[in-house]
Amino acid sequence: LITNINFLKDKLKEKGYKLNKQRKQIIEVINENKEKHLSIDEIFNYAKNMNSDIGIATVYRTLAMLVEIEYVVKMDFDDGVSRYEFNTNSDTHKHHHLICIKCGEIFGLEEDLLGNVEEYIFRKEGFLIKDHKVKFYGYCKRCNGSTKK
Amino acid sequence: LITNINFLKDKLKEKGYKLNKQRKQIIEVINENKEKHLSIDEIFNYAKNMNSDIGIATVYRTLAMLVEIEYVVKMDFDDGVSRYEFNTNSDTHKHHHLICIKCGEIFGLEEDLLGNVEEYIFRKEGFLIKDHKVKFYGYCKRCNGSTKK
DNA sequence: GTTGGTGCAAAATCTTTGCATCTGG
DNA sequence: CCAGATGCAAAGATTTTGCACCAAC
Repeated sequence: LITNINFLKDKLKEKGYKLNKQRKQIIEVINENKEKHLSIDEIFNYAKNMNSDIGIATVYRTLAMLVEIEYVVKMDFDDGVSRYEFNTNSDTHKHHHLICIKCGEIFGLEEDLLGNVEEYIFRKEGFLIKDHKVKFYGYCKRCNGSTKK
Repeated sequence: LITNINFLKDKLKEKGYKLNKQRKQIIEVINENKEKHLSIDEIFNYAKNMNSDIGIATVYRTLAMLVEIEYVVKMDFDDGVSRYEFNTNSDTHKHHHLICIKCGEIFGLEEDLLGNVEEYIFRKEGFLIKDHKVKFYGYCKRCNGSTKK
C-alpha cells in the first residue's frame, strides 16, 4: 500500500497530474476491491458513500488517467459497461479470467501461462507481444460437478 | 457458402426464426467481410447500400440472433462499439487476435494454441474450458522493424 | 392465418464535454 | 499564482424498446 502510494505519486508527478481527495478515494476503492471488477457506476457509488462530494464525470476522468498510468486495466465482460481491475503487475502480465457460463462468476488466474505461445507467435508471425487480455469461458469447479479428474 | 446457408436454415428452423430479405443481406455482408470486424453501424451501412429498406434496429436484433446461434462472435476492441466476426469454427475455437499498438491493425490468428493451457487449467483449477477470447497486444511485423530473428 | 419480424421514433444507457469555480503544488 | 481538476448539466453516442404494420412459413 505504501508502495502503491509512492508509485502513484511518482507517476502522477511525471505526467503533471495532481492528487486530490477525490482521486485518493477512488484509488482507495480500487485498492479495497482488488479481486473485483468494478464498473464506473460502482466505483462512483462506493466513493460517494465515503464522501458525497464527487461527480461521476470525475470518476470517468480519473479512471481514464489510471488506465493511462497503468495503475488499472480496463476490461469488458459483455455486460454493457466497462470494468476496471487493479493492475497486479505489468511485467509478468497476467490478465487471465475464467468466466463461468453457468453461474456467471469470474475468477482471476494469477499465473502467466502464455509465455511459450507468445514466443511461438513471434517466431511464426513476427508479431512481438507486449501484453494480452484473455478470457476463458466454461464451467467452474462448482458448476461442472466433477471435482474428480 | 451453400453449407453456410443450410447450416443457417437448420439453426433458424430449430429456434423458430424466419429468414427474410434483411437477414439474408446482413448475412451476405458478414460473409463477404469474413476477415473484418464490422460494427453494427458498418453492417447497417453496407446493407443499406445494397437495399435502402432496412433499419438499424433490425441490424441490432439480427446480430443478437446470429450470436445466439453462434454464426458470429461478438468482440470488443476498446473503441466504443461492439464488433462482430464470422465464427470460423466453434469446435476448434480460435478467436485469437493480434492487435498492433502502433499502427492499430488487427490480425486474426487461425490456430488454436491454447489446448495445453486449457488442460492445465482444468487439472489445476477444475475449470472446464469451452471457449476463449484472446487478444494479444504488441508490435506487428511491420512496426517492430525486426523482420529478422 | 399465426407467429415472428420490420421500420420508425422514442427512450434508456453509458460516456464525453463545456464551463464557471476551485485547489494542489 | 496558475495549471490542472471538479461538479453539474447538457450533449453525444450506442443500444434497446413499444407499436402499428408486414411477411414467412
